Amino acid sequence: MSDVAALAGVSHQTVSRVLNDHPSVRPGTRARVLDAVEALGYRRNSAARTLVTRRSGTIGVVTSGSALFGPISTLLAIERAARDGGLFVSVVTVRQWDAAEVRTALDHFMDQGVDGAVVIANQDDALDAVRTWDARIPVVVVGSQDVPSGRLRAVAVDQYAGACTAVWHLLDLGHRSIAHLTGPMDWIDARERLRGWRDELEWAGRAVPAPIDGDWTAERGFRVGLALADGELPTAVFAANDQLALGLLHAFAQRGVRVPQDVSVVGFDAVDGSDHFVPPLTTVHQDFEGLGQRCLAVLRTAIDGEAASAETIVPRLIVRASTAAPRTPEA
Amino acid sequence: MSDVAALAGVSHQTVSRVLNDHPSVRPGTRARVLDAVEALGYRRNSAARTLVTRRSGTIGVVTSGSALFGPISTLLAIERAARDGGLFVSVVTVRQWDAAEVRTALDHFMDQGVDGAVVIANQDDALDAVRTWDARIPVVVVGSQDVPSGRLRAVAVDQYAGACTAVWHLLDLGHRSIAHLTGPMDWIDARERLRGWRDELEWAGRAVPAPIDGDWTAERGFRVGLALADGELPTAVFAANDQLALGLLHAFAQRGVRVPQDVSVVGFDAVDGSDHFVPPLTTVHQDFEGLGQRCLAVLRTAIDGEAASAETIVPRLIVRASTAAPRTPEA
DNA sequence: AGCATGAATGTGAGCGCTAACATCTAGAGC
DNA sequence: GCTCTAGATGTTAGCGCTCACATTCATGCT
Repeated sequence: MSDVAALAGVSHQTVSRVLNDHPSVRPGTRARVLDAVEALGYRRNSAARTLVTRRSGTIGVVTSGSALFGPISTLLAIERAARDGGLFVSVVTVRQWDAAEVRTALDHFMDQGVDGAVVIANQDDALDAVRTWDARIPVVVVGSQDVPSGRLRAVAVDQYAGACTAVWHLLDLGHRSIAHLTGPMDWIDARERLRGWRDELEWAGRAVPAPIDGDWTAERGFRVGLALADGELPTAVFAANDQLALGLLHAFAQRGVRVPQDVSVVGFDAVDGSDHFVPPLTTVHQDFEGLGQRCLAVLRTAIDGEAASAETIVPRLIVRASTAAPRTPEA
Repeated sequence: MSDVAALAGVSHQTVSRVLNDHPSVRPGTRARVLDAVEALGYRRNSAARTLVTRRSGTIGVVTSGSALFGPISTLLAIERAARDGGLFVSVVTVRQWDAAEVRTALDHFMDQGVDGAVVIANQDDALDAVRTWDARIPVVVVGSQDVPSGRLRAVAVDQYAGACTAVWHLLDLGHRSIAHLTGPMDWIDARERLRGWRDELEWAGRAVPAPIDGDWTAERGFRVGLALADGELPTAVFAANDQLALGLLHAFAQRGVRVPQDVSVVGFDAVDGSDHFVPPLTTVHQDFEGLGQRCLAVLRTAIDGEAASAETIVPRLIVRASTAAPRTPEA
């Protein structure tokens, strides 16, 4: 930096001012400094900046190490939103959401001087871990609908609304017996989707069957599909994600159960390729791009100490060939 | 740090030594310092460390912003490998692989003082962009099989070998007319898979039909599948990835073409759920975990100035129900 | 002319840490 | 008892930057 200052014939402080867009620098001086920067190929050392400003222009993101659709899409969207806002992203993945691992990750981010952190925490354990960390930097939790407290903020897609839309679609087609294949119950998303399914059925005055426990895997969907086909088949199944739905479709195909003629299937996520499942899957699309942007907006306001808006993102139903009216509409 | 030193009754330098595992510190002193650290909840400021050591314990990863299976899996694997090795990861995604964007990303990493960088560059543009950046830090390119040059290293999965295995499997079953639905030709992976298919057919003394241009999408696979079903159907199709294969399966199902009885289909990637496509897809599995580890090992040796081993990872064929011997084995 | 005013620039200190060197201490060897 | 040595510790400087303050300079006012 002093080299630049010398070449431009100014003090190091003026160079600093130019680089930080300080107002009171004469245009001529600014130009001279910029030329010197260019000529010398000078690049500011961000470690030194961070040391003195206590700001790194970086945010930390903690997410699960699994390649699940939701977390991954969220991560990518956050990175994009951050970069659009001139921030950079550090990532730590955790194997399990135990408090120690999360705390280690967040502590690391603090050491690094990140301006804020995001935790993509769709699971209870993750949330607990974050809550028990006494946050000295702003932290946004993606996936929960908590109210802001301390330095914690929450941003989420409204899974409940998504599930309601999906179930309503089936009710609207005339279905009455709508089964639900859930995600793992320690996932908030899974519970919200379950709740949406249940409430929607209750509002419609329908009996609510016992939900079928699932994880997020196609394998589980397949097993359940076989069992359903061999036993009492509902007229529609709402699966908690597309993988489960894919497994159902496979099982039904194998047993000669036709979709949607014999049974309708709805998924959740609108993963790539779900439009070419056999048959193309009716599913619920979440706007991850919007989620990422919202996330960053909230983080920004938290960093600047302002109040945060706790808006949620509402997902959208995509109707495709896997759903239709039941063949013999029940009275 | 001076607080810790005061509490432990030593100098700040001794504290530094303890924290850096310097050998010549008496066990008693070390314990006292550690206690003080614990009592005060002291955490070392990494910006200050980076400033003086010129090492941040961080690596940068540049990847595409798309949620494609390969790049994502690679990213996650690298993060895991890095963390296991005590390194942290900064991520920048690029929208397009233009030289300017890549250079910006790498420059940023340099400013940040990363110890090295990884570019997940399966596309020509990406490679060009990296090559034209005069690397002053070690950079590992994932996806190319370049020889090391300067500070550049390369690590890759052997796409060619994977394709050969897949095609060999079909030849072995008795197939003769094996079509290939390619990926985008500006992807190295796509070209390598194409090359493997072609060479394998040639070695077997079979005629090599014109490859069918594709991208990575199920939609494209679907279109091609319809065209094939309506025209001249080969006895087997090798699709450059699972999404394309999924589209093919959909098209064939729609046209009443049975898989594998009428046509065999092979994919590439072994994405989650490919075991529950209808029918379950024969595909090629890449060991991303291993790729990530190799990647970090190479980066490490590059950082320490040692020579790098340019080993590649060999993918593995997974045979499932989508392939079988052709019904009327051609002479 | 003389002085307040504010914009443009320079000066010094210090962020928290580590590297290099200086110093001290205890035991070995004669 | 004395030096020698090596291990354990302390001292000083400086990484590259920004902040707070000091200084300079042109401008407009009485």
